[in-house]
Amino acid sequence: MMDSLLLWAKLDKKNSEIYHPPLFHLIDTATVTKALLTKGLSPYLVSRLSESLEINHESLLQFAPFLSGSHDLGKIAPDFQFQNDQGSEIAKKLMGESSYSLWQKNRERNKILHGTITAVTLPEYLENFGLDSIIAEELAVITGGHHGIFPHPNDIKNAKYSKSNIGKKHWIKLRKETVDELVKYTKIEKKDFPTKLTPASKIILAGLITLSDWIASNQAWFRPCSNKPLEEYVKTIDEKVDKALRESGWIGWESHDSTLPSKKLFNYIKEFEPRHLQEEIEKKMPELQDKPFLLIIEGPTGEGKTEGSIIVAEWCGVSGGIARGAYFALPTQATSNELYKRISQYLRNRYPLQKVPFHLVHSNAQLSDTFSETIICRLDQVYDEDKHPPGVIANEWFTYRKRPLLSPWGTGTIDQALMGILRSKHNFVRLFGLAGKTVILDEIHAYDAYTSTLIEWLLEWLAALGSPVVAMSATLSQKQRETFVAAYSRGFGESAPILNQCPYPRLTICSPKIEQNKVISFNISKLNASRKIRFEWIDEAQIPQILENSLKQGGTAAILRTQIAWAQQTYQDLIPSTFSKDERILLHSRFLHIDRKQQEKRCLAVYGKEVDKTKVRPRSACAATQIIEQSLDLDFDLMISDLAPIDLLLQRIGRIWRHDRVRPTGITEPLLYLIRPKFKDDLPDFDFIVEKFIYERHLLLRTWDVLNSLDGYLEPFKFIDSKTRQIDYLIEQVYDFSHPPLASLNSATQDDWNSSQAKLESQIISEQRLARNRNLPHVNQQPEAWELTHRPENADLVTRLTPRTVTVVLAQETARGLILPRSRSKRQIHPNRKPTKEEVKDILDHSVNLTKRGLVDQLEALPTESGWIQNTLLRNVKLLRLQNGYYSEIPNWQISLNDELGVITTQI
DNA sequence: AAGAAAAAAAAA
Ligand SMILES: [Fe+3]
Ligand SMILES: [Fe+3]
Repeated sequence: MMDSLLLWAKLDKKNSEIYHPPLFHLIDTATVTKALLTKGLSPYLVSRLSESLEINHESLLQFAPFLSGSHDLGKIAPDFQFQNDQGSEIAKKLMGESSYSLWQKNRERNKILHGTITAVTLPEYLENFGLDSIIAEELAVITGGHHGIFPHPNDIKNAKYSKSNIGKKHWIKLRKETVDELVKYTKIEKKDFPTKLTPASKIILAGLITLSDWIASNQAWFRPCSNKPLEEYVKTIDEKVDKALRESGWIGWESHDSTLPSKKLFNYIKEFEPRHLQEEIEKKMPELQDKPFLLIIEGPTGEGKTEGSIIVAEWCGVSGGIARGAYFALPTQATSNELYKRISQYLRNRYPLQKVPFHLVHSNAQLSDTFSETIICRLDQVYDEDKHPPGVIANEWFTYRKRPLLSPWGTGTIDQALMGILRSKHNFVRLFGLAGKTVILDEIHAYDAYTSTLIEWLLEWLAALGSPVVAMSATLSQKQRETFVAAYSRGFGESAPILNQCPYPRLTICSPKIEQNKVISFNISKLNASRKIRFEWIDEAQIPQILENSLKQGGTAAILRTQIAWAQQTYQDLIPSTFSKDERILLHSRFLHIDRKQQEKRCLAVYGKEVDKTKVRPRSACAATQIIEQSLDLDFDLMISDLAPIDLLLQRIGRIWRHDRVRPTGITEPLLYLIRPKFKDDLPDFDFIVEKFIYERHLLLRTWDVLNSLDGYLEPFKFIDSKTRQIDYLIEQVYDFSHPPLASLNSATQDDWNSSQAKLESQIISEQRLARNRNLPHVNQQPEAWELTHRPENADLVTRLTPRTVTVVLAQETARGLILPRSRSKRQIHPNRKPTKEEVKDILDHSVNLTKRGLVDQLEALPTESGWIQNTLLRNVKLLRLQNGYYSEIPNWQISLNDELGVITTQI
């Protein structure tokens, strides 16, 4: 038997005598890679990979498994073999006690990671095949990075000097023996190696290698196997690999050969009629479907954008097409959960006889009931797999943190994708997961400069990786549109196309097929197109009176306030004789999670589209923060709002007279009362807090300016000249800073305008710079692998810039113990015990995010409950024990729970 | 001194 089989790569968890030799693990991994290439991954992705490596398909089937197999070559080194007692005992039997003590004596104290040792030792063998040393070293770094971070040139240089850590003579012989066997097993030859590497191919190779390693490291599929000759071991390897890929969900689901007309595709939707948008997409797809492209859809809600994006995924995703599956990336967890249900419905209907791997991808996915029900194929009950009926499934294998993006179908937060563009650990696995998949990004207008920069880079890399992208938005400024198109073009190596002017709502197409690049308009529903809202400026003090007068005969109103405290005040100011408790609702984010869900439910019951449309609704007023302009489909007869940047106002007015229904007689047209800003001297004073923490002064000034130029009506879809709708005019006037103010300014107001603009511009630049320090380089900079994960020591790899917040759970101390106040079971909680999943849900239902700076600092310093430390969902949550409804453990602060107003934090 | 909404954080 070969000597190297007496070393270990994996130890058995139960039996210290049994271990898995390095060569076997390398062969497992190589075989998994080969199976993924032939059966698991999309053929288009595989063919793009061989094209970009400039080798043919057969060569790729030798080369990739070989490179993948060699990933743990660095385990054949004293630093790895002697790292713990159990391992040392095994290795000493072969290497001898003296080898161990020599290592102890001479080694550098800093342990060299085995991935780095791979990067140091592999190139020599690659060069023996005649490879250029630069390529050989880069390939070794790619495979040596399988633990998430590519070895840095400095690490490699240092490691080369630490000969005792890496091992000399005998160790070198063992490594050579192992590589030789791997060469024999994979049958690789000189001609199979690539002579060039593109940036995208580095990511795909690295992702593929790590994925193969993860699968091959699972001891349920690859039992540690010592004392077996190689010939014996490889006999059953193909079977094992096949079982692993089947049970992990990598093989099994097959896409259709062709797509269907949308009427058939969506026949599960009652009375589905294709919208014009969808027809336009269907018309375009035959010409677009064979090359990755970017499609930007700008249009109001309710025009079928989601189904439109499914049509794109369908066309790109037919078997043999450019994509396999799709990822729907949304701004929030709540919208992801909602969409998960909708896409499930589509997939079930489309693949009634198959199990379709489909995952919900965000940090709290496990808490969603709809999702949990679909999780099957737990590794401990694998034999039940065949009994599971067809439908949408989520294999447990995919549920671990970095894996779900690999699943063919997924919905989740955009952040999950953005972590791939940050130089974070295993970012290449995330990008590999998105490669060759249709990626749908929703509400791309809704992010600040920092996150938008990350999105821009994501588009660039998705183009390089060959993923078609649908980007959806209510409104984009011309500049944003051009930025995104330019980014995607860069990714496939072209300069940005010049886009024709075209009025909203529109489709923008960006494809390497130049003749396809254009912007086209589409038609929208009458209800949307004829939207005409009168607006009037009022003072804050008029609110109660206006509501009193307008809702005499019933009807509904929303009052949107910028701050929570203002919303609470407005709510309390509602005249009790007019608005009984049932007739007023308060909604903001500082409620316990469960209470907020309850409030949202109430809103849907009172203002939702299921409410009888033939009658005037009973009187009801809803005081809310901007939370309400998000996903809830609500309709109000009347709206009052604080001033907010124009895009948010446009979003809000979408909630006025949204549905087709009977209106109160006193309200004859859709109406928006805007609360006039206060003035100090000649200058608007939008409030200190608002300007410091919430909205940019310059955007408010521009919004105020442009609204004053209107004749009292917001008509987003009205043409103000032959090519421009009002909505484009409004957005450009506010977001294109080259437009001068419309009103004539005096020197004070002009100064204010200029200085607020300068401040905003410099903030945008600094956010962009921050993002650039943390994300991948440009594709055309041809980064080396280490540059993809190397970042400044203290770089905070976040997907959104946001002030720190802390999540707290409020529980009540009672004679019967600690009780969660809203829990139906009213059972005691024991924070020193590990909670069950149901308990975790119950606990998080009682959580709320607090933001006040002084409070956050002190709450964060509180210890975590002992039973929660190991729970990823509760680890960062603080438990506050209320005494008689109050928590006053933090000096000068009091936290309490008010049934009507929410969680109250007061500084004493 | 003042605070909207939104996300995330475990693999071999
Ligand atoms: Fe490893
Ligand atoms: Fe490994």
